[in-house]
Amino acid sequence: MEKYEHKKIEEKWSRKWIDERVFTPDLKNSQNPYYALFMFPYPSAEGLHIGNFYAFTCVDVMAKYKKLKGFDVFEPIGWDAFGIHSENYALKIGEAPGKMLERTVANFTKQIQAAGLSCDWTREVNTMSPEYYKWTQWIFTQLFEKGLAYQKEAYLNWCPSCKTVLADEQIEGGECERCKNIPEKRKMKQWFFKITHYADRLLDGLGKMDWSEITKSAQKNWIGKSEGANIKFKVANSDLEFEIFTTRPDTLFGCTYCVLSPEHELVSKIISDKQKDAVEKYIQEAGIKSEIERKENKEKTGVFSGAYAVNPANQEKVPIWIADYVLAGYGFGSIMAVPAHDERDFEFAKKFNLEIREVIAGGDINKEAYVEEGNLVSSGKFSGVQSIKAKKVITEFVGGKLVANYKLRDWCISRQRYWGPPVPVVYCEKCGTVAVPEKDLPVVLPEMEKNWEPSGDGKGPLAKVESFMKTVCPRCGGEARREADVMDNFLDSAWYFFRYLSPDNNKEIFSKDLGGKWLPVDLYIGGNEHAVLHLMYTRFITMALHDLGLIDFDNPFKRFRANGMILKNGKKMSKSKGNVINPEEYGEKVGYDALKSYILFLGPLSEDRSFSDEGIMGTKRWAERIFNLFDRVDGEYTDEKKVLRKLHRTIKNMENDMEEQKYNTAIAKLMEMTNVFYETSKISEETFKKFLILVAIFLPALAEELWEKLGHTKSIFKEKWPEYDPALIQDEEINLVIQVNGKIRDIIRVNADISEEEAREAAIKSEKIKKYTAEKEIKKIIFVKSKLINIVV
RNA sequence: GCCCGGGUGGUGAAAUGGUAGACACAAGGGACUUAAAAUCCCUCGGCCGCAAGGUCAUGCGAGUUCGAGUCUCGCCCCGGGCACCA
Repeated sequence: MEKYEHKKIEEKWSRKWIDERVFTPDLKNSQNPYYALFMFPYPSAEGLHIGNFYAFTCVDVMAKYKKLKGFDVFEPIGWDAFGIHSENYALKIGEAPGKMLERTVANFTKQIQAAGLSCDWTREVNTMSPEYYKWTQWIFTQLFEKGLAYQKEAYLNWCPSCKTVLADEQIEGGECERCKNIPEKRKMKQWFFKITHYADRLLDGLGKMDWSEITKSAQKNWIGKSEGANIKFKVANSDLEFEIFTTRPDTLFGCTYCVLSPEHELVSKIISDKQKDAVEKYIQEAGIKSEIERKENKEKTGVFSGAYAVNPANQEKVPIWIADYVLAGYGFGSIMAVPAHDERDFEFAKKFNLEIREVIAGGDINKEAYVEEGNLVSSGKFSGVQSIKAKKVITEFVGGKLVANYKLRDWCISRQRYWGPPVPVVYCEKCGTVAVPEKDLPVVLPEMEKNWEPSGDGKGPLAKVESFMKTVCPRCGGEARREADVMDNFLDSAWYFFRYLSPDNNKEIFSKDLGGKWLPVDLYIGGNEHAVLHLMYTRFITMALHDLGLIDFDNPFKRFRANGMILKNGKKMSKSKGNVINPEEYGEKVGYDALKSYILFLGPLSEDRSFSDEGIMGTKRWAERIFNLFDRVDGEYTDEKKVLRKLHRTIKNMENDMEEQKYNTAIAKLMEMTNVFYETSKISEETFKKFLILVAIFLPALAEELWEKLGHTKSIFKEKWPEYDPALIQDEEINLVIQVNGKIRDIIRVNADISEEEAREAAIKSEKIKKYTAEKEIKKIIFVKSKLINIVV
């Protein structure tokens, strides 16, 4: 008997598939396109991570299944090579990022090619190549022309370690997403993308999307829509006014004070001379407090401004306070405070001894705020009205406006770093800020051997390259300066799947005819840590491209699934614990076929899974068992009926499981089939061939090898998925469950097509059943065809 | 606090409202072997029982149903998202 040499087999076939372009579709002439996409990796120096490897595999098995099912499958590969992650590592090892990435991309290529995925290696993209980032910059210029890219001054997250501003989405749990340091708030003028313009579409779209619930829920929470009203308050004894947002306009009569955030522009204009010192001191202290301090110490602080506002509902004068529990960035940075019906206002009012006035009946407002809705009291002519109705009529009464507010902020895209696409604008004294026209793109990132590290002075390293900075205005031809910042790495990755279709097209961002055929992407799988980063940015960019008239859809991925995490023996992997799973190591030890099958077999796609070195031997043994079956294959043999039945059932069940991406049970069914083969001494060649096609999804190299040993010269992936014969699936005899009052009392073998009459007769005849029915009245009999019969007594 | 997931043997897990625990790991036993590894075969939720069988069992408590892991309601616990967001 020949030995199963996984390494030899896998090396042979992974090479052959690439060389013979088995998985390179003809994009133009495809009849039946299926676009299978995994999140392209950032080629880290550490090499391929098992988490990436797992997500790739989840996409890859579907790609292989669809290919066998007759689809033209496109499973592209590329490199997310620009960005802080690569740059930080280059800094650490003191090497220029471009040089370093040449090496790491080569290493990733080697690793992924060894894994036997069905990638098309002829259409690689790399975000750091000028041919690619020309179009990243082009997107910027298009958004700029549409008013969706703009500059503004704002308080931003400044990472003191990465020495750049970051988007809100890149702050995770108060830490920099990359380096885990705590960012500071800095007031800076930066470039933004107006993602808030799409807030409603991003939210409403979720309802129709076939994406993992967990991802949709994260996006929904992040967008954070709340419905309420904008209401204007006048400042007493002046012609100043300010606007507030509230979700509870029905409680307007209970407003006993107002609060402005320390950053509010009105603060300096309204403070009284008497309060001036106190207010200025407070603002200074609030400014020093870090985000973390604010979070940890939620004790309310504030100071009276000395000014009063006029409640537009009853014309009462209420004091205006300055307090940092009101955030500058949400709504107008100013609120009406209703301590009787808001927990935060209640706490503040208690501390500073402000009036608490009940305007919704219910609860004991001496103890705590009553935040439910209800019937209005002490609200003038609106007393007695229900909250829900009062919201509308009170808003109208004071000339306010019913509106929705969002937590989502605009996406800050400039980075004071080196390793990214330069923001393609020039500043001209005469013409102002001008986007670089398409014919002048890309704005090439100059090679910097030295001084490319971030300086921390708020300007990108490119500011030091005079030959880059000095340019001419594309509009008037006069002297002009370039922008020194580069763009966020998440912009590079927000559109890469468009580029895969035509990576060499230098006339268009992507070839429209191919886009019409292949987009949107059919299946996308990746980690949910990107729910409000990559995945939301991508939706936004897709919507923007839609509005530019480039595409006719605005959801980039028809189906998205968030894959679970891989744990080692139930624990999170980390380098410090030394329990990192290296795919290459297991490829060597048990083979990639066994490794891939194992991580899929561990459980449902979306759930976390615990990897163990003992467990993986299960799929290794399975592969070996299949390999060893080869000696039982006989061209002359006719299979037993039970083997044929199992085969056809397996085909059918596999189809169901694969469509629903239940990879774990699909593999289990192939294992069952394997076990049935071991109950027979011979297998017909016909049956074994069909079996190999099923197996090829999960154990591709093994299947190819045995396919070749059967005498085939073409790849098994050129074959068609076998069809099952419904007639062969039917059992002749079945187990009929007999219940009495819903409890199983007997199981008998009967003809599969037994009628209700016959079943009833057989059930009553059963000795075991007689025990339970004797001397009892049969009230009812329930019969479920070819399953059970239940006697109710 | 609000919004998503989830809770089933020693372990990872299966189960269109119809035989709970498929498949696999671990464990135990057997065959082969001088021996071991590998391989092949068998057993494997708890309790009572020699067995046949009985009985309990899918986080807890109710309910709907002839029948509930699955549906409904209320609670508990775990994971994730948001959170001084007005």
